[in-house]
Amino acid sequence: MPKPTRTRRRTDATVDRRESILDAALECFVLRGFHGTAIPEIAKGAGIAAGTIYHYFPSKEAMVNALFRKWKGEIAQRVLTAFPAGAPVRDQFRVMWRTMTDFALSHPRAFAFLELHHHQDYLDDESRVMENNLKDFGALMVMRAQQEEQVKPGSTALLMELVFGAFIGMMRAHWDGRVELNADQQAFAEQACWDAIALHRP
Amino acid sequence: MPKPTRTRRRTDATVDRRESILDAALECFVLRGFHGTAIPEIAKGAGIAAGTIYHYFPSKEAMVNALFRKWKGEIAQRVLTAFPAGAPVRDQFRVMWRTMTDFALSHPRAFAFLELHHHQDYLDDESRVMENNLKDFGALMVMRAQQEEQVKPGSTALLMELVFGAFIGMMRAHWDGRVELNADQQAFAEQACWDAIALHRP
Amino acid sequence: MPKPTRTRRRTDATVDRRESILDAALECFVLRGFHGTAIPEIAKGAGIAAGTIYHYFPSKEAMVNALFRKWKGEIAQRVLTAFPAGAPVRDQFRVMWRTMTDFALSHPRAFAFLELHHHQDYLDDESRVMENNLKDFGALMVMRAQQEEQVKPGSTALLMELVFGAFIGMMRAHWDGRVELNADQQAFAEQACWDAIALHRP
Amino acid sequence: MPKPTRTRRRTDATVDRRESILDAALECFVLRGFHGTAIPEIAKGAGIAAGTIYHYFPSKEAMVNALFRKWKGEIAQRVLTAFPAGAPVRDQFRVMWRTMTDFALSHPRAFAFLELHHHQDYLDDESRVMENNLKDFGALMVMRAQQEEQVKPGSTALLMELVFGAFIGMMRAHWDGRVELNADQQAFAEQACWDAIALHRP
DNA sequence: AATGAATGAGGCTTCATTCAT
DNA sequence: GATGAATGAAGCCTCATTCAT
Repeated sequence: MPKPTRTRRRTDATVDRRESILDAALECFVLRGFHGTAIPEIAKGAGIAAGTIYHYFPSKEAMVNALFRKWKGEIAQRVLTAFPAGAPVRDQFRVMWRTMTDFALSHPRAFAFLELHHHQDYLDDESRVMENNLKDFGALMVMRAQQEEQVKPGSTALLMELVFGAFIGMMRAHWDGRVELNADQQAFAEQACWDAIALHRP
Repeated sequence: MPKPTRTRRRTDATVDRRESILDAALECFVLRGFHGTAIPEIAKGAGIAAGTIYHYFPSKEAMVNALFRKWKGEIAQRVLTAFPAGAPVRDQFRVMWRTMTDFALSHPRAFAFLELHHHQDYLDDESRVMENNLKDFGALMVMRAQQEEQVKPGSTALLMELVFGAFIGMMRAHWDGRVELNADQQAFAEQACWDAIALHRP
Repeated sequence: MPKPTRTRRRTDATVDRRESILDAALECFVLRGFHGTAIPEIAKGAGIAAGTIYHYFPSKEAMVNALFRKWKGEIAQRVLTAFPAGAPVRDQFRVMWRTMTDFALSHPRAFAFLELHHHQDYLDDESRVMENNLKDFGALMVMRAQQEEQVKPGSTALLMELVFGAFIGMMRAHWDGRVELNADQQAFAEQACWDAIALHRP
Repeated sequence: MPKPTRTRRRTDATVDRRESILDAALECFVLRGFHGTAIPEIAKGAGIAAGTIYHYFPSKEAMVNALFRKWKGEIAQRVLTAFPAGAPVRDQFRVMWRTMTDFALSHPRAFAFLELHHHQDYLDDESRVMENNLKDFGALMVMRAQQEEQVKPGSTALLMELVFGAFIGMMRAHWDGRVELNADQQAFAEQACWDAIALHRP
């Protein structure tokens, strides 16, 4: 039984088309960046006329922001949903790492778009807010781990950024074909990053 | 014996102007990216006419490649020069980390341009080769450290990319104002990254 | 015997909708001109979908011509209906002036559209013919007045155009807020225009 | 001996080209209006590439405003220069009328552009100010004539607008081929308009 | 060598019109 | 009839590049 989709103006066909535009845009933006991508390229990728894009987005900037928010929201939601609230910190870290890895491997272009490109130029305020949601969550986890004395005392933000950076570096190397990422490698990397922040006591 | 500089003599004035163009370009590219920057903007930044740029670079693409190589070469040379060949691995790591930090802090725009932007689109083959010089060097160091059993056994490339990624993440957070980077913080981050790859024995 | 209205019957609803389209178009054309007005704007003003307009008019040009003819016909009909055929010329002039003033004041947008805009671009032949109906009638009146030696001998057309132009100038100044138009002012202007053409004898 | 033209950046060639653009634009705007004219049409008329226009005007709107001010200023200057300050009012009126007629006949397109089109849409504030300069001057003349009891008492603005409107009506009829304008006709029309506002005493 | 006006292709966006629903 | 999504030509404007001075 199909659920009575949405308000009205967004029929299934409308949503599908909108998504296909976002997909095509993602493909282009990852390859050539926002400024390097022409609207007709995206339209061709989505199999529609250039003008049609403007039925779904008022401008190229609005489109890139919608794309950014779509995927930034998606990844944040996955991490938050998967997070094992009551589990030991070490497990929380592992789950979070795995969730992000799973996402990045199953949506490589989305991840590349989100994390490998500089967006300062065209993101609006709402998007900028989302930018930091995930990091804020990660910082919270690190901070609690510090309180439990399982993670080094010191700048929470710095530790979190190191781990996040390492994760992105790993993924970038993967896309570029410089490192494989089988299950062992993933676990190995995860452990290394934990070691980076873990409090090592005698 | 230094070879007699290229096909044609380059006067000091010529070199200076060329550099001022590259500086202006750097400024623009960091802010708006390659595709988002117009040649006249760069010319204005350099205090010259737009047409003059074409006396120094045959095209916008050639210019961005020259810029990329200039700074990628600069950072590589610094790291190589500073590298303490005979010192213990732990010291080598520290020196390398510090050298890169010093560079990134004293040339923030150059570092941002090199590491925070996606260049796939316009880099030529020669630039692409340079892209990996530093990482190759880092990988070599890690490999030797593995042989000395001071760094975890496993994928050398992966370990190196994690450290590099963490470094970039730290720097990005610094530019964005999310973390401070005083001497203590720098040392703290360096130690954390060493812990990530170090072989912890009982 | 009136012919049985065109090829197809027009229901009241059809006529109403057609009128509401013309009203909305009038509003837009006065503000931004024909070329400056988009069909969807008119549709929105009429509270219908853009495509619907094409059930009533085959094209934007056809619509603007219909609009022009509607109002040009309306004003002509009023003047002709009100015209006191047997009255003295001075009275005829006064009635005609008043009729036009009444129309212009009660349908300001229609008058502005008709007389304050340049239509050369898009009017078809049929509309162009109507353009001059009123002036021809005015010219006829002036000519008879000349025959009665109450109006200066000389170019009938020129006298008529002067009066018409003065009338339009007065109205334009009124729309623009530069002159008030109470009953006294209207009478004052009418007298001035009569003086312009009247034959003043010693 | 050529005078040392202008500041610098406006060389003779530059000025000429700018003028040729304005001339071409005038031609187009008179025929099809501002919104009905495409930049490439103007460029073709001026014999240059479309992009070149943007070296002389930052936008189409800026261009139409420059055009408006150029001609509005020209006509105002002519009228003011020709005005016989100490002469009898009747002569002042005649001179002003003739000056405007001469201008309108020798620059028909400029006059048509200025007075036969609706500009509300795209004129900026500075242009709007110029719009009324000439009328203000005319109103002043009328007011003094009223003080001398040679022109009817009553709304100065209204009288002036009637005359101005009559003048425009005459010119429009001339362009449209409905009235000739030889010297006799011009004098005839001028006298008629004077009669419109003159105070007729027994 | 330096300039900056000129070019014209190409970018983003609008819009009259069509057509499947 | 009514709708409004879709189209694609065309509009305004930008910009890498050239070239006469």
